[in-house]
Amino acid sequence: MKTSKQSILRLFQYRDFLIRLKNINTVNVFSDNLAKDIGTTSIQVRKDFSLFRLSGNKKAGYKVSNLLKQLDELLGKNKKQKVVIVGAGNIGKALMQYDGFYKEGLEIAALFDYDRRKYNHKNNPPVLPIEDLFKFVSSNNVKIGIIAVPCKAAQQVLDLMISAGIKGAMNFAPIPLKSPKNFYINNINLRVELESVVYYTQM
Amino acid sequence: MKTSKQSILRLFQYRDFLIRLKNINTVNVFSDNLAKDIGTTSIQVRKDFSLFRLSGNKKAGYKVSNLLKQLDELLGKNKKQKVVIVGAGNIGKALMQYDGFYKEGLEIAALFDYDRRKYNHKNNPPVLPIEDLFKFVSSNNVKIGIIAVPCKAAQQVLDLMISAGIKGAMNFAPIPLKSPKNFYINNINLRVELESVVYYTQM
DNA sequence: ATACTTTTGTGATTTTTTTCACATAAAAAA
DNA sequence: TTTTTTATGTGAAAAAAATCACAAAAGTAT
Ligand SMILES: NC(=O)c1ccc[n+]([C@@H]2O[C@H](COP(=O)([O-])OP(=O)(O)OC[C@H]3O[C@@H](n4cnc5c(N)ncnc54)[C@H](O)[C@@H]3O)[C@@H](O)[C@H]2O)c1
Ligand SMILES: NC(=O)c1ccc[n+]([C@@H]2O[C@H](COP(=O)([O-])OP(=O)(O)OC[C@H]3O[C@@H](n4cnc5c(N)ncnc54)[C@H](O)[C@@H]3O)[C@@H](O)[C@H]2O)c1
Repeated sequence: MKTSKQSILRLFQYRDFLIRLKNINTVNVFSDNLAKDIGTTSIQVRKDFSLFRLSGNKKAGYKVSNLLKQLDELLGKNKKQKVVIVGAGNIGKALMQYDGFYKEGLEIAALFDYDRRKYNHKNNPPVLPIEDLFKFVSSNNVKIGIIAVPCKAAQQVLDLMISAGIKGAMNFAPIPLKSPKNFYINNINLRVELESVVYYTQM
Repeated sequence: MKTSKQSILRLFQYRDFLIRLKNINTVNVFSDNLAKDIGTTSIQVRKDFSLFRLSGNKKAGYKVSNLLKQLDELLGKNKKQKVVIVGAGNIGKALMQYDGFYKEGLEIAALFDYDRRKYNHKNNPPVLPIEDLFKFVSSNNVKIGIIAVPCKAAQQVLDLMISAGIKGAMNFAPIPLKSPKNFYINNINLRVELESVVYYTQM
């Protein structure tokens, strides 16, 4: 494929590093620096760039700000994105309080829960009743959702998101969810990630 | 490769489904059921099993309890694992309160922080001073760690873990960490995961 | 008992991803 | 200026992963 899934993930990582470089006023960077940072090879870096027609200068590497601009364009980082979280529990609240999203144009617009004890209309972002999700999502044109509810509620929450017009979701519930083909879902299974650490540690 | 990385991750997912099946007293399962559940094909399932010499019965599929037993063995799920978390902040506390780990033999033995306001010796698991990590890890024979501290502290925390005898870690800090080759590190970058949802949603 | 159907198991094939090999350009040195 | 050194860029090759194609077994129907 021209645009491989793996490459895209790496492009986001290169971008991260470039932002750090920019913050310390670094002007130039080599494929080798990028490779070291994300833990791959310079060949892989250049191949990724080649795939997306990102080019630098022979012998002189890449201009940080220029490359960053091109990556922003490519990865759609020029427009801000509103995100809603359903489930104001442990994970939902942790994500809500994380400032790293906002910095990257990801605005947690609101959380939703069905437990009235979690409601907090004055908080920023507010924690609202799940009944308000449909209206909120459609009137605020939200396209991205995060599912942070227990397994048994996950499918119904996803269905609600889809009906409200959300187009993609990150799901923390460790259960497979059904969604239409034009909906993108990214399942995060932290337990399996930890279990795999145990596995590879024992090898 | 005989034991592919992708296959291993899927084996953990198959195992999850099998546990759910066992809980509802299902005796038999077909490769197709397993495939549907984790979102792959039956061919992939059988190929994964073939790779690890897991076999079933023609026409009759697999015995849930038998397959589960073999997977437990293969994935090293027969012995419990102690895990320590460094950083008792948003992520650290969310993981601490998650009961899904303990159920799968992953015991959060303790959390560590450098902020004395976080300490809680009486909690289960306790939140202890970072200075106690070395002793705790070596005397409790802990092999797995979770890094849930800010970026700027992540490398020093990892170094401390390694010196204390930890062999593998799950890292939430979105920064590359240096570790020896015999140390396994699984980097979880939730922002990139969310950004990729945005990317694919816009395609 | 025989034919039919369904499902596993795996070698062969295809696709995807990574790595190699080297041409090419530009800066630095001679 | 000419040579040398050091990067990039990309087709070709290799490796890894997924899919195909079909044989073989075992259950069900006739
Ligand atoms: N906490 C962790 O570290 C962790 C780790 C791995 C996976 N997960 C998964 O992430 C998900 C959330 O975990 P958590 O620890 O935050 O759970 P939690 O119990 O702390 O929070 C869940 C929240 O969802 C709300 N909720 C339940 N049903 C709802 C519904 N139908 N509509 C709206 N809100 C509803 C609850 O009121 C609660 O506030 C779970 O599926 C869990 O398996 C969590
Ligand atoms: N919260 C999220 O949703 C989220 C999302 C993506 C990534 N992350 C990453 O996960 C990590 C933790 O995030 P968080 O939101 O839990 O942060 P946090 O600030 O809530 O918690 C960090 C904790 O680490 C402790 N700490 C700091 N330096 C330490 C040190 N040297 N030794 C021991 N303890 C130390 C602090 O006292 C604090 O309790 C960060 O690297 C963050 O970038 C978090």
